Amino acid sequence: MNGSDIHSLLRKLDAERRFTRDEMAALLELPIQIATLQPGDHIVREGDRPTKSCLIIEGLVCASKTTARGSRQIASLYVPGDIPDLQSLHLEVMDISFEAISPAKIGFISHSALRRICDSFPRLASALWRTTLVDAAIYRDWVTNVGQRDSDSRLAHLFCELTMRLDAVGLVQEDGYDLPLTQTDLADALGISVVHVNRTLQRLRRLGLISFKNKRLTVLDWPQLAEMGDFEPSYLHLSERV
Amino acid sequence: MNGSDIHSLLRKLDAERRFTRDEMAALLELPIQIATLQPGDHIVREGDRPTKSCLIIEGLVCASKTTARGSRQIASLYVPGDIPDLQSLHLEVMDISFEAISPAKIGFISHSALRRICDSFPRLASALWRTTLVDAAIYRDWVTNVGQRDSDSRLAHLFCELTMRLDAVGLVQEDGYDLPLTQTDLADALGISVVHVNRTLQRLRRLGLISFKNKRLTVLDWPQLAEMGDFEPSYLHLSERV
DNA sequence: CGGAATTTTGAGCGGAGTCAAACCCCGTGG
DNA sequence: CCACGGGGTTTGACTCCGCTCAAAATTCCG
Repeated sequence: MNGSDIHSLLRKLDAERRFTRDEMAALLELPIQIATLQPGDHIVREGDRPTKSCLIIEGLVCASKTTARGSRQIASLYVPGDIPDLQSLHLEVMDISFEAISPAKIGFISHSALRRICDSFPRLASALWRTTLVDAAIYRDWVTNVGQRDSDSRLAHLFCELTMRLDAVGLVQEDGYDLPLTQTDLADALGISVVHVNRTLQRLRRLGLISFKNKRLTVLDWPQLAEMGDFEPSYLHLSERV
Repeated sequence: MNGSDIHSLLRKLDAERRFTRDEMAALLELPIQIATLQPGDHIVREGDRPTKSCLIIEGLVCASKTTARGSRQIASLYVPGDIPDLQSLHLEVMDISFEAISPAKIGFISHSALRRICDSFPRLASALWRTTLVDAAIYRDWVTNVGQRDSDSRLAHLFCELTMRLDAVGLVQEDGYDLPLTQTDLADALGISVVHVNRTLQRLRRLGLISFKNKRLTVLDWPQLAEMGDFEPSYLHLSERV
């Protein structure tokens, strides 16, 4: 694994604790197998028994479930630096699918290699465990978002979350950032219909909170957007070190 | 920690891997501090920085979040044998509250003791990590439940989940089981109003799928209930050993 | 027995869904 | 270079699930 691919992962894992030289070396020596994906390509599907996990290097990935009626719910989105399916390290069969939302570049790391560094370096194991706990905190937050808020608030909340997470890995510029989500994707993430996503977007635009055009989002009024989305970012556990 | 308190925890952790004598001993020697709770009592609140986690010995506990508008979303329910707030072992500040739904008996275990056994026994660490991943799978499932299903299906799904989880720890009898949830609790778990929970319950009763009276639930027609709830239990990761 | 919590019922409203069509953008190929 | 096609976005009209606001009925419990 080369330094640039792993850069955002390191940033994330290392945020809390400072790793030793050996720990760093072990991470950098992880064998990693790069793949590129197109939108809709699956990384793993419900029912699979994967033998590797993947690190997102570029692009957006989602965790999705399909109901009997055929509708899709996106349970979470993953950004570069995330390891979305680390759970498969300890849970044999997948209960959810992971698929690329945008063109993506990912790196597969075998479970055996991950187990090896977890056994040798308990602090790395803890750091990886921690990332899965942050993922869980995000799922919980999504339950609240989908369960309690009206559509305006829901969409605002999601935009706030993505802005903070992408900002944390340096992917937000002054004038906005690329957010390669279709309105259908948003609908599946928010549990509302596409038609309603469209109308909700128009409302947020009319209020001057955001602009969202050509898959590029600009937050025009962060305080208002956070207010509307009832956004309280502690669940992202981004900088507990202070 | 005595054998009976820890019984259901052991069952859960040990389901996958068979522990060694030393590992067992380490678990049984964990210092544990018993507490009893009344409905509504908080174990920890959003913003807290706990120094211990808790094992549920008896009763029901929920993870809940309160929105700015004051509404409460329950993100998950926990049954005896669960360690709901194990996340605090690695995430310093709580992003969610845990509170007793029914009278409950819980056992606190200090983080330092947990860290000690995780460092000494990597397989115990993995087993604990695994339980947090199952919790995460349940959160994800709840996102889907709240996001995609209508109220009948949602309630049916929740009843199916609770039936399986309680059955897994031996708390389901032939003629039903105690499920100490008020309709308000159900409303907060499902993201629908109390009034609507009431009407939904009546519909499920009228269809002969369940009876629910005096906080006791009987599943009268499991196949139909599972069908209506679009229930596919793999996400509970209950018996992967087979 | 009395008060509080919980469950149930009724009436009316509105947010969000569905269905359908139009529009737009963009890449492809004739 | 333009016609074609397909995915994505937008609009309109109508419907309905689930919400709110009350109030009544019932159960729980000290």
